Amino acid sequence: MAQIYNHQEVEGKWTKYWSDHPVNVNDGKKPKYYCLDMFPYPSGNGLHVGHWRGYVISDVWSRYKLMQGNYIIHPMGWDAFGLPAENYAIKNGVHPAISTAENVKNIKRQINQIAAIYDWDMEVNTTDPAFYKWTQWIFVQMFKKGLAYEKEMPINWCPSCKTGLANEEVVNGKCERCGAEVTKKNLKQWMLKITAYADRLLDDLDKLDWPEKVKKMQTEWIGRSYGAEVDFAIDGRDDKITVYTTRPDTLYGATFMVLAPEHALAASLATDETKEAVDKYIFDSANKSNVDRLQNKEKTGVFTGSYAINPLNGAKIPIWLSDYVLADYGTGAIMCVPAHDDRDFEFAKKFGIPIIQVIAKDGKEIENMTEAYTEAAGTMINSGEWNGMESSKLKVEAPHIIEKKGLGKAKKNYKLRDWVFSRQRYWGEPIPIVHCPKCGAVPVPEEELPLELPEVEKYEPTGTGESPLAAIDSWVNCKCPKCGGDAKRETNTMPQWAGSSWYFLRYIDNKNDKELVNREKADALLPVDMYIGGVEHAVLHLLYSRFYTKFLNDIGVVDFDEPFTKLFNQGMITGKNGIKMSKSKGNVVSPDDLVRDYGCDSLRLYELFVGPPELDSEWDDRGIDGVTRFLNKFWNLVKDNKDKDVKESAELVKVRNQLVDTITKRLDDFSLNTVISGFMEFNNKLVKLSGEGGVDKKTLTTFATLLAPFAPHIAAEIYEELNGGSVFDEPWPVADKAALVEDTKEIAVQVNGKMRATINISVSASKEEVIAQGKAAAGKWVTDNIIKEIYVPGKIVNIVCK
RNA sequence: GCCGGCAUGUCGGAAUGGCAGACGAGACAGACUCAAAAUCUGUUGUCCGCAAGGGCGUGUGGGUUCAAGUCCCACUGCCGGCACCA
Repeated sequence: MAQIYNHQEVEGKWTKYWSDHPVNVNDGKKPKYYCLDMFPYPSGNGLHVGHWRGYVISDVWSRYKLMQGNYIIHPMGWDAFGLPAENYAIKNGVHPAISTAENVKNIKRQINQIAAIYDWDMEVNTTDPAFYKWTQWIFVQMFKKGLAYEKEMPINWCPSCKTGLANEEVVNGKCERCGAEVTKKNLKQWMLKITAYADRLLDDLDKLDWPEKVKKMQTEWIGRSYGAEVDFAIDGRDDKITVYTTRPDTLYGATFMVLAPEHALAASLATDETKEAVDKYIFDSANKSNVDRLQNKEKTGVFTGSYAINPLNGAKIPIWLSDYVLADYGTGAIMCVPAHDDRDFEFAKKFGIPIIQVIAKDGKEIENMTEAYTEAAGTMINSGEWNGMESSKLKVEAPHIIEKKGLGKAKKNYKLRDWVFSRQRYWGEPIPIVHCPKCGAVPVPEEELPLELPEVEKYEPTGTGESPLAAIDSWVNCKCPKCGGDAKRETNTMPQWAGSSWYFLRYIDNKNDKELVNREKADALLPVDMYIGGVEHAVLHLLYSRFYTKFLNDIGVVDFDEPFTKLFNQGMITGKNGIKMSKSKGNVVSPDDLVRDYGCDSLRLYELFVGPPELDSEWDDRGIDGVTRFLNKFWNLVKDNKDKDVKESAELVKVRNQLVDTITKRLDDFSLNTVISGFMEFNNKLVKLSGEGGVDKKTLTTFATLLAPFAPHIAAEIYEELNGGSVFDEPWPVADKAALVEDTKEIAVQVNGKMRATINISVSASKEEVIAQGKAAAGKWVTDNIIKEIYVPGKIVNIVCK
């Protein structure tokens, strides 16, 4: 009679056993395999089934690699600085360190329910002074290398979070965290010179086994372009304006110039007649919000009254101001070739500026141009000595020609901006800098790190651009480490990304108080072989960590310059109708009840079975019954057969090897949902064989071994019952290729491409034999007038006839 | 606007160019039961047909091929990224 597998009993037994007998041990001989999860923010809401899925995927992969003979580095930690804990403190007066510790405790309990092979000895927490000592240390090293610098400029400011933001944290003009509309604010900020690494960050993407989508997003974010800076003299003045262009080949076609309203020369170019209009335009632009500028793309502009001189042909072209030119990219000024640029075309049409074509598409000028011809393909015309040249070739050569003539220089540009690194909030790493009236910015001496976050009475952000830390006089006032004179501490804190940019290096040596990481350990155990997490960090965390790793490589801390060799982005688990799970939507599914009712193994399987791991999936509790039934059936199959002493038949050998082959292939392809369906399929097959004479012990053992990474408790229990010992000491099964060779195959017979019959045929049968049998099987569908006979060995026969 | 991805039963989904719908959920019917749950068995794309059998069918329209869910072209819808970067 069918028994019911008692998950609480079995899982309880193995949880206890594994806490005393860990399955993953470093014997110093096995090759290492570092499988990393993106560490969580310890939110007060706890984990939902979506978080669970990522951790299940990484644990399945870790256990698979373990059974293939590796020592697995599979750590977990806490990205615990950040706004929610601070906002909670503001509201309830609870110190963030206290609420954070509580949240960590709860989430750790939930994570332990997954039964992953995390090594908690490696645990890190970004808010632990022993950890952020090194976050600060890295900042000091960057400061020493000139990569951390202070600058006053208009930055992105979130009026709701009351803090400055990095470019990467502004999404469609809104704050990445809270969704409030981002404004500009002039502030003195600490910046990290990530642009110094732009080329390496871009070029090294080729080395990475990452999803193309993420590589592409980073490529576009860095946004490298090649072109030239060209100097234009201002008519009647001793001054010049430099523009940046990626199309110097079209220089003869420039009919006007546009400056960003914020350009340094903008106001001075106005004449007596234009002054009023120019000043108004500059004033209005300054008051336009980000979102206005994004949404309203109708071109506006004003003529300054001044003219620039085209350095190639001496043509006088009018200088305009328009906010479609960005002040902080290139030189903030552009030459405009309306014939060959969409935006310039629109502007010229609107303001009646002449359009001169300099590239002949298909050999001739376009008549009645209705849109710009933007491709660099065709022959140069109206371009003096360049006439007749191929535009695509000239585009590449022109920067060097211009440079040789002394009219400008070849130039690369990037969309990537330096990283705004200070935050005007409490709950972050203090920036370890002292401002001395005599010595300027002086780093806190390394032996004094960590510079601990002081206690504060009020956590509220001031909103003035100062951090709450500025209110603590006893902390702010200090002595200059260099000259000993009176000085003041930097009161800004670091962004949440600071700790997460390097945490993966610390796991393997998390108690070292002398170095960030011991170099020998780093050489032996790093970098990360497989990194698993959501795609939302594509241009944030994943870009910042690459930058940090390259810097740490440059200063000799580690010997590699890319942190994550392979990246896997799991899809999101959503609620009904693809709606993101959130507390406010009330559609959050907690794993806690499911673990209690169905067991850890069932939930693990269902998390994978719900859909392809890389795609988003809608959660539906009902489906979990299917995987639970499967585990029950397998459990009963074993109970029914273990004492029968069944001899392995040819059939069983075949099925067993097919099972190993199928599961391993699908696992290697990361097709985890079809691995589970494969288990079910083979289980059904074995249940049938069980009724026909039984299933041998070796086949059952192999099944349990393959199942172990997915459903570790039940697999361990069954393995122990069949053999004694631990399933995780078992090497990963390998299919016997010889056993997979079949002597007969089922072949589909088509007539004119339509399925008409199937035949069973010996694999050694000749083409003629197969076709003859196929014809016979297809019977009436085959006419006398046969045009073609196709046979794909082992697959299909197709008879084409009239 | 530009660049990607996706589109298959009632639902989640499966198919190196070679038997579409594996596996599972749900539903329906039956067995067991006083009854229910659980479990087990069967049916379950659609149309015609009593049946045997056959027609149609992977968002839409074309194409390549002996053969297309899969490749190519055009389009529609949904999702994601970028958004005046010259």
